[in-house]
Amino acid sequence: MKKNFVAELTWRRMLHDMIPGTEDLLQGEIVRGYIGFDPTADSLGVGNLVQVMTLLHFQQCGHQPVALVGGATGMVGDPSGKSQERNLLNEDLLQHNLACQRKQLERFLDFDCGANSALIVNNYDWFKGFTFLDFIRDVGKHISINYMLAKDSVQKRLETGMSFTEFSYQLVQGYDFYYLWKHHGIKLQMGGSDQWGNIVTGTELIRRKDGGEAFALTTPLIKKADGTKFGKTEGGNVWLDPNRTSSYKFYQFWLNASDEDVANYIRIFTLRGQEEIEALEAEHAKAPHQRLLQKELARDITVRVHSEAAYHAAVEASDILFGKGTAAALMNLSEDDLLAVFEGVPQVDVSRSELEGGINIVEFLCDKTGIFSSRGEARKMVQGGGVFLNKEKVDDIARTVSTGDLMNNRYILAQKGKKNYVLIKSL
RNA sequence: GGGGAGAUUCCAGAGCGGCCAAAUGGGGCAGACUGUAAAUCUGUUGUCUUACGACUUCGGAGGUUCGAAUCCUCCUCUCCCCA
Repeated sequence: MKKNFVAELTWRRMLHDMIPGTEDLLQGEIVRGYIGFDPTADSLGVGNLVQVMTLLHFQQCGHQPVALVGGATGMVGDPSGKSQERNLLNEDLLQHNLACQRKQLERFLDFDCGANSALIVNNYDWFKGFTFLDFIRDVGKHISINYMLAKDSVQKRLETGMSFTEFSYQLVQGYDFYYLWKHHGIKLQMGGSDQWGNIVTGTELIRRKDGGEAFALTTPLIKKADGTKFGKTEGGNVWLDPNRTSSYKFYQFWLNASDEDVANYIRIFTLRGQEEIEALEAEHAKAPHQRLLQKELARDITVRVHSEAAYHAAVEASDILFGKGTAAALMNLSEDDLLAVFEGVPQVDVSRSELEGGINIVEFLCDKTGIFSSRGEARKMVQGGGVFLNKEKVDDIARTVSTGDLMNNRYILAQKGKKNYVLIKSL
């Protein structure tokens, strides 16, 4: 046996709870363990990354990770942590999402390393032929309503209401565990702490139905120090897919982690060792404004999830956008560099002829480029000093934008606040 | 099937005939301060207008009224309790 998985998770602050005996099991043999992924989107988000990392550590500790993609459970909808009934996905979309997620998982886990090669399973495979009647006879019979009702995920929804479909979810997921235990020798299910209830329904089913024993281990839900949800930005979810979240934004997401959060993140999302991380923290503490931890974290993850090249491009763009380099530095960029730097920045086209005539700044920001959704908002923002053009503050709402503002005779960099950029291209 | 409560601007939640584009809190956005952090403070948060102001909003459709988010009728939806 290589590293002690439980110990590894513990120092990484990734262990929330586990069924007694889990550690002994893991120390005694190569264990097959699984984590389920919900196919609600065609890409995993950074929130899912915690579970991906858990599987990765699991594998590195010599165990065999299994990723379950929820083709069946995705059709039902997990009520855990949700205050409202979920929308059902149609089947085509589900299939598409599953295929995309599978591809992403393949990037992280090793599917060809002998005894503990990773596996991917889809619960639709064993649910598609399972009739409702068989299900309630073979599965429902073993779990009491009282037991199901006691779950937090159900309790929280009793006031606002939930459908029978969602209520059944825990049984469906519980059966997954049973099936995998029975047919694939899987003894452990892992997941976020919000999954605890669903997971133990599984171990319970295994016990009651076959008198078997299975184990569970959960990771804490990541919360930011300010209490807000992890993995979201103003623009919505942060995805792993570069087409959904550009490398620049992805890099920025991690770079912007607060001091309080970054210590957790670097433990959870990188593979670096304990000593190395502690050394980095000591460095960071000496000069917090250098944000060494954030930079290391952002680099590590961006390189792993995207690529080395994407990382360099993101850093370069960040330096230009946030560095001391002002208007002058921007003007000196060649067209190629400019485009490379702004690859991850939203771009908008504006016709050259309109620029030649000169456009009022408010009209430009709102009607022409859509940076603001209303003129009033654009006007207020300009008056409030929150708008920059080519890194120079604009505070006159009577200002006109014209070809004279173009860099390289083609581009204008508009900026709303400190962090929101839009590159405008004249055509 | 019976009884009750309710649907308000991004959310929560006031308002119960004119003073309501609608209190308050949260969230969002921006400014100051900073380290592209946190905390704090300030501004802003329906649309159009430089502004005065105008216009469209309070589940939906009608109606009463000089005037309705507020009153009446019908409808839709949600929750709770009983069978």
